[in-house]
Amino acid sequence: MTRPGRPAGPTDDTTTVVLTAALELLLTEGAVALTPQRLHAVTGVSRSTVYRHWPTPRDFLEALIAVAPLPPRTSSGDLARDLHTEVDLLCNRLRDKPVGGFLQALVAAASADPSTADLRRRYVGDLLAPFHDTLRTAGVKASAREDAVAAIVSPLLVDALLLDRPTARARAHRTVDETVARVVRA
Amino acid sequence: MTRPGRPAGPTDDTTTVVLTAALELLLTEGAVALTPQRLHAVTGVSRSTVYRHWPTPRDFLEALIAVAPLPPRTSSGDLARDLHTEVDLLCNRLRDKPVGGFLQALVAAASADPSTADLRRRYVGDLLAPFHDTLRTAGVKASAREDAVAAIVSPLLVDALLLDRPTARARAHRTVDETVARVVRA
Amino acid sequence: MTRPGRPAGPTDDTTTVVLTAALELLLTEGAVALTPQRLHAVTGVSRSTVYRHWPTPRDFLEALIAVAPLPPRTSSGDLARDLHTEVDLLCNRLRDKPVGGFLQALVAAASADPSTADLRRRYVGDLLAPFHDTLRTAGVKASAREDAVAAIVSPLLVDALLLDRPTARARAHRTVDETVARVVRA
Amino acid sequence: MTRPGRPAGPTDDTTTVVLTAALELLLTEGAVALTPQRLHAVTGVSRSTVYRHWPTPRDFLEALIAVAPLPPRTSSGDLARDLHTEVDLLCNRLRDKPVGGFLQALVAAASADPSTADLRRRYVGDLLAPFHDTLRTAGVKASAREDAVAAIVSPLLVDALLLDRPTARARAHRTVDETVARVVRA
DNA sequence: ATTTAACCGAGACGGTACGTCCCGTCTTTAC
DNA sequence: GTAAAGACGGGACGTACCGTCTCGGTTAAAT
Repeated sequence: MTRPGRPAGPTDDTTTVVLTAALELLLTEGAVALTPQRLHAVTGVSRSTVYRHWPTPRDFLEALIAVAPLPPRTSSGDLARDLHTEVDLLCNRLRDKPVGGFLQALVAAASADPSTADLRRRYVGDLLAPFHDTLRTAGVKASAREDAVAAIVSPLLVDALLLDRPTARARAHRTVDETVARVVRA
Repeated sequence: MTRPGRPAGPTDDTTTVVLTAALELLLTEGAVALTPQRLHAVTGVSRSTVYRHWPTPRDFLEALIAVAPLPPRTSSGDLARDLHTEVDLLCNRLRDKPVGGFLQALVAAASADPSTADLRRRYVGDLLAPFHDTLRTAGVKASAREDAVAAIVSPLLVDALLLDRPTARARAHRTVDETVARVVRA
Repeated sequence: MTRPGRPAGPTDDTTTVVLTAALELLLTEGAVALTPQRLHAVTGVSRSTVYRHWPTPRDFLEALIAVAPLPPRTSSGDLARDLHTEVDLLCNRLRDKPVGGFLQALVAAASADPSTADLRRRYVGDLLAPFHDTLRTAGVKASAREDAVAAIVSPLLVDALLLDRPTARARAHRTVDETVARVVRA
Repeated sequence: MTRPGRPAGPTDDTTTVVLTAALELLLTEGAVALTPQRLHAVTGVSRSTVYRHWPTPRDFLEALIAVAPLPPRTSSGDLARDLHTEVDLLCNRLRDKPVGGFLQALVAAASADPSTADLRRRYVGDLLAPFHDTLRTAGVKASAREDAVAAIVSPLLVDALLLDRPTARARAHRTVDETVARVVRA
């Protein structure tokens, strides 16, 4: 038996309109712009409503991370092939901004509010996960796996996040080859 | 013949007091705390004075970068030894916060004000420079150098900046060995 | 069908508290004290709120003029008697500060912001109006009326505004008598 | 025997330049604009220098009043004629701004800083003086004199100061005639 | 059809920080 | 000793958001 009255929670309209605009804002103007004020100005949804459903900045970041589409793992049997595929996937996502912008925003947000640092760590973890999975499936053991993932992915992240230059896709592929060779030797 | 009147620029007292506090603030509370208001509260130097000499946030970042002591290059003849030395140096600086905090702050600042992105790039460039120099001295050519530096340094930066974990010093040393081996083969 | 949302305009509380204090300030400390800052200090109403509802100094003067109670016209049939009554009324109001202080404040305000000069003129006009009315009712024609009003009232205003001395009530009554006599002769 | 060294006091240049600009400022922008800052901006004379010689706002008003040229008394023997002359003189000075603007400024200044009220009173007293003198010379006794001066001059001041309208010169002359007639009757 | 609980918009309100402007005092330098 | 240039502390200004709240009107389920 349920209580009478209107069910709780925001209207679907409101949710989509606001979160869409939020993502847009986050990527174009950075984490600082992600305020109820700005969202009201952009969407027309009233300030009160925004506060009602996403009381803290953290709530926005969580909602956005939840929304962000992580494409399903694609696994063939070949280690080298799978790693190359993952590299291309990551490079594309870094190039097309969503991921790069998100990272910048998360670093900035955590810098302003340390309590969101876990979101940043989790997000980065999710980016690394496919590589870890692939290597684990291939039977590479933990410590070597850590090294390999770091060697492949870190340069890409540094390029996108700190140096504002196109991700060095070719270099990453080379690193994959070296990694696979070393793993096979072992 | 010079103009009459008091020479321009802040008193030495003011400069040191403010910049010291600024660095302290930056490292303990992050980039957002680096405001005239906070500096006034912490140092007792009046808000007007702060605004007079460092009108924009960028002015602070520039002053701090200028102040930050970059240790002199130490070069023996041995490539492997030199690289290991540089790795230890960088790891120490990342562990002791100054560099890690600075990086976070610069990313956050650029997120709020894109015109400071060049400061960030320059700062990261300065971090990479010793490695580049060492490899160049050893006769490694440009493209291979880029790869090597990225492989060695990027994981360290990612650990410090994105994952909040102690820099993987051991792994970096391993990478150095592999790099040197590969370079020698070539 | 009305717009949704809370009705605009200050709460009744706010209005009365602020305007009361504003009048008090104006009369005790002069026009310069009539600032949002001071009103906040005196009333406890926050600075933001004051600025929200009375953004410019002019807004305060207007609100105060609107509030100021202009006593209802009292008209018997006798010209001399009515003029004497009006003189006493004006002298009382000048002596009890409200009007005198207001005049000083309006002159000072117009000196800082010429766009408030119309408020000053209107206010002075309102002070003269009862005399004009009385004389018009008695059938005195325009030009003579101007002269009479000026002769009776001006010295009172000058005493209050420029010479800081108690209004010369007796002299004003004498002037009324002379004026009436001259009018009757005509 | 004089002390060695440069004589004290401002250079003549400085004095004239600053005071000229001060009068200009006072009349065009009102008493509020009469600050060392503005004078520096307008004259090029340095802020320090201005503070040295006129430490308080009051010093400026005093210096300006001292400078203001009060034309010498012109006295024939005829009461009526002399009064008419004085009326014309005053009306001209009110019309040509210096006096009117000065009065406005003095009222505003006294409103901000009551300690300058005596300057205002003195200045107004100086305006009335010629009329008092003329009447005293003609043997009119004190109380009647007060009435007469008030009746003649007050309307002019009110027009200029409160109503921003051209001084009613004709009416003033009429008042002079009536006054003279009444005095003669007595 | 009525409840009834929730949504949503508009805005008041106290509060904090911002960046600017000016004040008055002072210190340093040149003449 | 005058003058210029400018540092410095201090205070008010007007603006912009923030987060909380209080009003009104609307909507959608459960009775």
